[in-house]
Amino acid sequence: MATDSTPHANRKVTLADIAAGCDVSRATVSLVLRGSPLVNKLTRARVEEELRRQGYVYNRAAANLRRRTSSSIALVLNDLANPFFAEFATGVDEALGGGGYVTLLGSTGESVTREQAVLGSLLEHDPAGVILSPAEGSDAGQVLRTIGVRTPLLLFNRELAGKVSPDAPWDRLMLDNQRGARLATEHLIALGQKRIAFFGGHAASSSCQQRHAGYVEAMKAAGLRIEPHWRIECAPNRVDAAAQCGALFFESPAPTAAVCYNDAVALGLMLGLYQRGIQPGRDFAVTGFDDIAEAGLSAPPLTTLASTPRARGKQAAELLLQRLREPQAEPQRIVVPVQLVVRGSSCPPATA
Amino acid sequence: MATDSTPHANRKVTLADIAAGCDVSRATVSLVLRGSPLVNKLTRARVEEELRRQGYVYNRAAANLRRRTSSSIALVLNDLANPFFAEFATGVDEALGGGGYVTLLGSTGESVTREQAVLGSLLEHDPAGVILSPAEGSDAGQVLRTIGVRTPLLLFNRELAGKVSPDAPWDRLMLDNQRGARLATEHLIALGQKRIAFFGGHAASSSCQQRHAGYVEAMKAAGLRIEPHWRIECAPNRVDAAAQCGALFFESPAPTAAVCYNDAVALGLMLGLYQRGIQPGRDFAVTGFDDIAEAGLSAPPLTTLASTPRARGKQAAELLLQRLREPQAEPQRIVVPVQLVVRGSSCPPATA
DNA sequence: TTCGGGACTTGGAACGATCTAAAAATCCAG
DNA sequence: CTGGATTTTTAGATCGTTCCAAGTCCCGAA
Repeated sequence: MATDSTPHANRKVTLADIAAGCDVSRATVSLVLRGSPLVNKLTRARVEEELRRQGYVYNRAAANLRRRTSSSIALVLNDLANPFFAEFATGVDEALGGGGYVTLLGSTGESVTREQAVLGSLLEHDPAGVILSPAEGSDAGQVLRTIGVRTPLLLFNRELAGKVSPDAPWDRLMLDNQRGARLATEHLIALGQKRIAFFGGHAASSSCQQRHAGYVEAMKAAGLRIEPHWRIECAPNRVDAAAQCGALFFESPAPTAAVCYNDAVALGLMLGLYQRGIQPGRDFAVTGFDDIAEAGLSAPPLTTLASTPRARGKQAAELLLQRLREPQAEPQRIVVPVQLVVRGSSCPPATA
Repeated sequence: MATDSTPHANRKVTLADIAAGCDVSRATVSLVLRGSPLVNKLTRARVEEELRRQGYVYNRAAANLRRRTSSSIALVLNDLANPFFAEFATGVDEALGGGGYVTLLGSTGESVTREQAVLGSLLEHDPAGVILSPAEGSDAGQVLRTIGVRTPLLLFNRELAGKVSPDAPWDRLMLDNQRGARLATEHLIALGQKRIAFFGGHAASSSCQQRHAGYVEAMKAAGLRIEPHWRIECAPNRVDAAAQCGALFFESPAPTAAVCYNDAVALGLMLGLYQRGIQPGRDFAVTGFDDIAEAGLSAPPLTTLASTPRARGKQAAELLLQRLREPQAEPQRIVVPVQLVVRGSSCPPATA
């Protein structure tokens, strides 16, 4: 007893060790592990005791290999450091964990090259599916080629560039960007704003295009002019937004309000405005997009569009799990509505 | 040619398929894949062509099984939605990716129960190591029992509760909480503050204890009194902090400044102060801890302690990879200094 | 005493890679 | 040519699990 009760310190405990330890076959131990009703109560008890005694831990990789299954999902995000995506990831992980899956994380830092590398590396671990929020400029053909057709893909937040024939063979979960930006713009117009800029984001990104389209839609519907220099591009982060702030005022007529690409940009813009002695929420109206946690805590608090990223994460995970259950179902494209949250950063024009 | 150029649509391409496809053995294909110099140039070319043609993707799980290695690291965080940890995770993932590892993500939402479940589930995937920022109240014995002694553990940010004999057999990467809080307190004292509270966090958490100790240290060194009701506990998030704000003013003498457990708490407290008509940075001084991105953007911008979470993530990953290289080295305990960042939220007492 | 059949158990072949030791092919000097 | 050295390739076992088909045991019916 003393001999085998001290398993060799440098090897993991396996089924065979347990089997040897209580004198049954590996097959029986396997049945016990999986709670099969086939095995006798006494045997089960004996095996379970031995499992505990030796401190066995299941090797899911081996099981997955044999069963040709997978118990992981790859989650690839363009910017994990952005609180919006951090919340999203939390939601995904919670839901996946509930479904018995494990999250393989990859963040691409908005680089298409890294995205390819990360996808490639994660795919070698044979995930059951992929949730991807693509980097800006990420190409449909390329992504499809590295993911292959066998692994289901759920696209979040952005479309991929480039057409795929005949129809994108993946599911999509998108925010209603256009409607959201339209709501924000209409809200500013209702406050009496007339000279409204669209600030931030890159024109190449699909979500930016959609948000810009919503802005244009609202402006046109209200019969308002749009000056070309009211469209300022910048990277979707605070730093670049603050740096680009000045560009709004190079030419006249200068805008008195801005619909921003997202909250990060809006917060950066407000910072830039302060540095110019312009007080957002009084001298200049600003709206954001996403309603990240700090949106309610900035000064002034930010008027923005709420998209409840954690719930989106949960939803994304559930959509993918559903797809795994029914691989043959029609690809879905879900557009979730966003909600306007009015706070202090939107105001009537100062000179009105 | 036409027959085998269309691999069966429903099975993954394996080494054997490639071997069959170009009439060599599996062993040879394996050598090619791993860039062995043993294989003839022509054969290599032939195999590589076939790999491309069939769209082979490497199955790292199978390889890991055979080689008894692992190419993943588990990253378990108590609160991924907190931007501090999101940044940290980004740093970890970047560094791990560089080392050829993949990140298995798990977030515990500050629940010890979930932490156990998550750790258990991730360990079944046989990670080479674990990076853990434990949930509040997480117990050393329990964690050690589920992780086992074979898998190296790197502890970040918090110590585990309960003693382990003779010495904790894991590496630790900690912030210099005590010194940080002391610096913040000394800064307030230098501004002329005398009635300084310590606000937020749970007394059970090690980081909170350390920060509180730093505060006490500075107060004592300056010969200042500490009233018991100047120690307010709350959950380390904005919402609870805002709700607990009132507790500071139930008894006199009321404090005129507060050293907060972290930035989230400080931002919440500032929100609560506003709601009471008290303007932080003018009527009441506030400091935070972490220097999360929005600390510089709040109104007033937050005086806090910078810990550069992304760099910490990188460092954590590198420490763990180092440990994998030298499993027998002495356990390390690294305490990284934090830097005081003075911004607008700290001010002299209003009545001075 | 034999037989059918439930209730359990089990040996051995998978899964997709790697490793080892040895075979096969090639080369080259004598 | 031949024999040994060198280069290249390979069969088969192996990693830790699951699956399959077949085995054992025991009990009551024929």
